[in-house]
Amino acid sequence: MQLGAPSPSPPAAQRAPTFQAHVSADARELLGALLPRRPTVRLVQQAHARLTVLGLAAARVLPHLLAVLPRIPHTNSPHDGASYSLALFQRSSSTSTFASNQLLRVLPHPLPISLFPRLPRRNPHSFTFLLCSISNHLDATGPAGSACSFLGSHVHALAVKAGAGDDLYVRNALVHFYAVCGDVGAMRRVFDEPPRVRDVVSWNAVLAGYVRASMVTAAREMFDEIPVRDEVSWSTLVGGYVKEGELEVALGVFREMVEQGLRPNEAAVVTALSAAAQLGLLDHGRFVHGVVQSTGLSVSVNVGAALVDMYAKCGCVAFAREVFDGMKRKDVFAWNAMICGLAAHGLGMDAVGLFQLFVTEGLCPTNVTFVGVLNACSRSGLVAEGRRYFKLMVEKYSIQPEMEHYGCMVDLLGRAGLVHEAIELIQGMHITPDPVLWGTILSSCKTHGLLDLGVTVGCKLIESEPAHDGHYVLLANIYAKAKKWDEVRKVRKLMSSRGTSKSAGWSLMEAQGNVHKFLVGDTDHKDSVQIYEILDMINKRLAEAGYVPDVSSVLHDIGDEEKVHAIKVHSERLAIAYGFMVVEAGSPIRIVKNLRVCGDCHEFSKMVTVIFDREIIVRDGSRFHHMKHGKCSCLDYW
DNA sequence: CTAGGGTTAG
Repeated sequence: MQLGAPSPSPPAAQRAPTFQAHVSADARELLGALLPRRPTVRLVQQAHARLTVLGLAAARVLPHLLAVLPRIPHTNSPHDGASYSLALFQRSSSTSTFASNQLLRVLPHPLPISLFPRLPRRNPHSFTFLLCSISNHLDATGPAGSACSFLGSHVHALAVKAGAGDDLYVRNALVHFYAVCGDVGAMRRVFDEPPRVRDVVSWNAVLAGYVRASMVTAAREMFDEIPVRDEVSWSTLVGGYVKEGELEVALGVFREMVEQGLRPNEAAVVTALSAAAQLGLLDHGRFVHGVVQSTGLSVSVNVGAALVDMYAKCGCVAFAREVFDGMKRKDVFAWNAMICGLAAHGLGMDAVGLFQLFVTEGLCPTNVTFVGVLNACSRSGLVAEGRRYFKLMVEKYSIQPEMEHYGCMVDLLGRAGLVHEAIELIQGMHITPDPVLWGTILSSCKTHGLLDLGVTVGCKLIESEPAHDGHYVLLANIYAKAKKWDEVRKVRKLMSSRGTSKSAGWSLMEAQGNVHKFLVGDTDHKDSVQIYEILDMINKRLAEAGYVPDVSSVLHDIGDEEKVHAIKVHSERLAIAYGFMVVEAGSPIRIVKNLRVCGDCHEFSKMVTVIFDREIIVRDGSRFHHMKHGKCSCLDYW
């Protein structure tokens, strides 16, 4: 279509409905050609003026103008799409159902609700848009928008009264609405009510409702009943399993989807990548990446960010960087994933540098960005920078610090020996401090040998969380550092008398397409005998090189000999021994742990990297340890 | 001429 040249007017005799449809189509096409994908109000105004010059009737142009407006970024200013469309609508005094429906679609909550009663004409579309507006708001505000759930059921009643209750789209919007409310009963009633007007969207909406309600088993049952499933059905199920932490199952469903010849959509890929990232299993992540490449799915912003996150969390920070640098467009998710990834790998300077680049690109950081930056500072001992960024976050970006931000700062200050400043920070918090923060203080008391303070904090912590074994261990270590052996014994006794719970530690390894899980002293593995033989061999070689086990982190009331034994079969060492069996020399042994590395295992692993010239990469509960030539990327800070 | 379901970071 050539712009600027009005289409020739047909003779008057032909001005039947066909002509009106023709003009209408022209208005839409012209607008499409005149406007970019993300127009501004100003551009829409200019386009409007041109259409008027071309002689198109306002009543014909208006609906299409309104339809364009959702694409304008929402800014809350009087120049954003919603305000402009309302002004347009009021000025035109239009009564067309189409135009007012577009308005219901465009306007932000709660304007559609207040507009609705004044609409002279409604059709099923009107109810659909209104319900959609309510659901969106409810979804965005959570339980705080509970007034909306009342409104929604009111709209439900109105729709039924208006005879729109059997309309497929209205039904689906209602199913979605009740799903967002968390009212699975009402959701099912709408879904099951005769006449059963259903399509795959209805099924998917119910599926998503069960997922929201954390009823993934019910979701699975529904999934199995769907007559014809589409990509959304699959991706919703994958997402459901990820949400419930059933990550292996989620990846299994994704795999099944691919095996059935379906082309996974973006949502399926992103959630599957998230599952692989959370598991930390590189082979699984690579599989999903491979599916992206082989199906020709474009690496969009979302997929790119998810890939960056996956590679970083699976220990391949260099790959993550490669994907990141190759992304044409990067959103804040991508930047956050990269900054946090660098921080987790102990590359604090790179993370801070990347943050600076992020700011110079004119992007706005989020609370998560600052978690990454502060973490980076704390891991690299950048005290002045950490303080500066904490201040910047509050003062320039008006982001209220959350527990994680305080956690980073307390860690940063405590590690630098500024324990009293860290305590002042905790005492000045506007939210109730998590005991973890005091645990961090306790840990820095140990590092800096602060006996009195350590005892005060340690006793309080033990009092408030008597079942937490870490507190006893730290307190006993603090006494031990001051050579107060009587007190050490008392703490040990207290601990064993209470039988404190300790979550079982495990270590994972990927090999030949399988995942191998080890527990402490585990003999369940099919190659168990060989694993222990190798471990013996490793221990012998380490002992020859002068390695002496440090049992100070084992605090059970048992003899030293037993302690050495307990340490020798920590899950991590079993995994390393197995790594000797299955990982070819020259490739790193990759291990994923649920807990943090114990001090002695850390030393042990580092020595292994020297004596056997192997690389070991451990992802523990909070960071990565890249060990090579006897050095660790964590700089022994952990 | 309009509409409904799924999506990622600490």
